[in-house]
Amino acid sequence: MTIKSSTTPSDMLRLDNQLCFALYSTSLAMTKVYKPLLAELGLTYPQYLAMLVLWERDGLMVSELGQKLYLDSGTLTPLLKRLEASCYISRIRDVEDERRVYITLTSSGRKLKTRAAKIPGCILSASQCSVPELMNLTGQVQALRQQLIA
Amino acid sequence: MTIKSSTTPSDMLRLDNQLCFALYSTSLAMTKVYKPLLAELGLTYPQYLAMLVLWERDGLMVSELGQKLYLDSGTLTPLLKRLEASCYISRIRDVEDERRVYITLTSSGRKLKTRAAKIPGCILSASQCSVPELMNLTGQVQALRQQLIA
DNA sequence: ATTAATTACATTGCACGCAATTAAATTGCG
DNA sequence: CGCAATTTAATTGCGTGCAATGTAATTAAT
Repeated sequence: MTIKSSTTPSDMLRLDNQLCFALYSTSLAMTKVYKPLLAELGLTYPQYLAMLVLWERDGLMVSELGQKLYLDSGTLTPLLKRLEASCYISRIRDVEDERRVYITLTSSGRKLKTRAAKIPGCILSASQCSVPELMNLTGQVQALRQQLIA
Repeated sequence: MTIKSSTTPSDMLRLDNQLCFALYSTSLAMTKVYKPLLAELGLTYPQYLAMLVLWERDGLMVSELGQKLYLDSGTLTPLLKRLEASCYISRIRDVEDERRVYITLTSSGRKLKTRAAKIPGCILSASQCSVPELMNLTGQVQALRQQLIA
């Protein structure tokens, strides 16, 4: 039983009380659960996120991908070069506007979606949560993200 | 209005539906909010987490710090060397057991806690959430972490 | 007591994230 | 039209994360 709910400055600095650390450590823990599943597909976790976007909608510019993932070109350019080296995507510079690079799935990249289909179920199972619980938590965390970005 | 709540394989792979991405992107967004605040203290975000632990309890071994932060020596050794170079901590090898390295705050490192005291309030403000809301969310995310680690 | 196993930290190599800078192309404005 | 401002990627440099390996010290087993 908590006797007092007021929060002292010292309590505020306690690691266990910090939402930031909960998010940080849980995100890293999540990545570790994904790692062996993604290793079968030859993907890292951020590469998988990029593939998720492309499986939804192909032919995006690097900047559009960055907007969806909240990542910049400094992160994406080398990541996408690795995905290209893995033959999952093509990076094609626009002839109309040479600044733009369009990212397109290769047939190998498209096929990968089928093999990835089982992953969400594995994660769901590892989380030991119900789908409504996870959807609810996802919504709360997304709302927080939007507040932090604003 | 959602007409159908059943989840198709394709929906499962949608980025916006994924808790993992919500956690990932929100954790990164959180780090960006911290960055300018921590820059004033000469700390990176993971360094700040290490300092949070040490402000609670000084004189920990590297491995104990790692258990609290869920990080390994490959991450912590260089991070702690940088904190040592910043004169916030000392790394002292145990004479009893030469494998052990104890991490101790310097007086400069202890003093930093005072300056860090205002940070949680800034983050709270940026989150635009009530304390009970944040505590509730923290608890849910921590519970998820424990499931994923298990 | 010698060997084997374990523990604790350090090192190496790779892949992010991201700030800062650069470079090239396009747009807008006078 | 000419030129500055803007847009879009790429590059560089630094600090994580983490797997894999190395190394030294300690403990356990026989």
